[in-house]
Amino acid sequence: MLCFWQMNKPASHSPSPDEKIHGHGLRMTDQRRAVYDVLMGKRDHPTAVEVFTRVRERVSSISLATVYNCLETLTDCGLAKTVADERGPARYCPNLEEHAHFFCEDCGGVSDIPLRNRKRPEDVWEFPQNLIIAHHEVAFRGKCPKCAADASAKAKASKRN
Amino acid sequence: MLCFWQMNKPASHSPSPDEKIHGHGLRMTDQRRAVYDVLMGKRDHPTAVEVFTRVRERVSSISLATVYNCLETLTDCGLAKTVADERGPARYCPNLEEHAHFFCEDCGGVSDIPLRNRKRPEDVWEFPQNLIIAHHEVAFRGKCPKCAADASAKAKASKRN
DNA sequence: ACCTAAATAAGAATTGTTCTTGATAAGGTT
DNA sequence: AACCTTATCAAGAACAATTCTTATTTAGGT
Repeated sequence: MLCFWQMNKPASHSPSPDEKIHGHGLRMTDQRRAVYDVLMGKRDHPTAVEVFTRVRERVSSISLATVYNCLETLTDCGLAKTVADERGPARYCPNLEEHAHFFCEDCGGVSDIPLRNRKRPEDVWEFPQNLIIAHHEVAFRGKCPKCAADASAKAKASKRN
Repeated sequence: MLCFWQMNKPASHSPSPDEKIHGHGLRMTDQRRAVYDVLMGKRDHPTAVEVFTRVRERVSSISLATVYNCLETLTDCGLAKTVADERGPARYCPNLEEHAHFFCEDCGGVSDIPLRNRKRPEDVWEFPQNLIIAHHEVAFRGKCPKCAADASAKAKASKRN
């Protein structure tokens, strides 16, 4: 049952995590909230195991399987995205804006790459007729600025010898 | 040692599979050739296990581990690409042109999506300075034309009842 | 034909993730 | 507040894809 103040809320209000989860007929639990807070707190791209070790500091009894379940629930409810890093462990990301990911092949770091002024896939790729596109993922690999600098410094140093 | 006719080949000639493999200091073996032929023969996007079953018809003694090794060698030598399908088994693709992949969520089919008139990532994505991009991968998910048609036919049928 | 290094087959081991089971907790109903 | 129903959880087993290990085979150069 909805309270009066909830029923009268404007439709435009952006739903809270609790509301998004309730909207899928699920409950917001301590574990789910802790996993969500961990994702939002340090916006790197942690693996399930990394989330597990961070969450355990708050909810010490949580199990890894529950972390996997919570992460799945959060992504199903549109509160996080999964980031596939080739065959390595999946990573999780609370950035809901459209963006690509950059994977540094040297340090393993992952960063978000924003989309340039609203380009659409159709502008770039040649699709056959009648294809229905539900999602898309873009991944770049190479050296992050720091590792690129390290590598070129190293190259110079070895040239001097 | 190179024969006379090989030494005199023009530098512009596009290297054969054998040459590409030799260029990496490796040997072309029966197994590697069979794996390569299987990839070229039916240009879908087979998993390692699918390649294995197809190759066994020619080289019946080959092992799955060898198929994995051959596929790795071929991709290292630029004769094939690996196609990551989320957390499912990796797939392999002999199309060396720049292209994206479309994964049908209904039938599991994979198809190549060609690039529209030479767009570059920088035109679409906003990169930080000094990033070195070595590769990139683009994946789309949704319904392929056939599954989209099936789904809409089904929807109409259920409406009639 | 021989020597050396590369490549292979077979299966064990590893990694990341999912499944199973019984216990626990949350929300709604009386 | 006690109860009931269902969702959620913890723990560890199971699983799937891939990689590693070891001994054997093979290829190419001398």
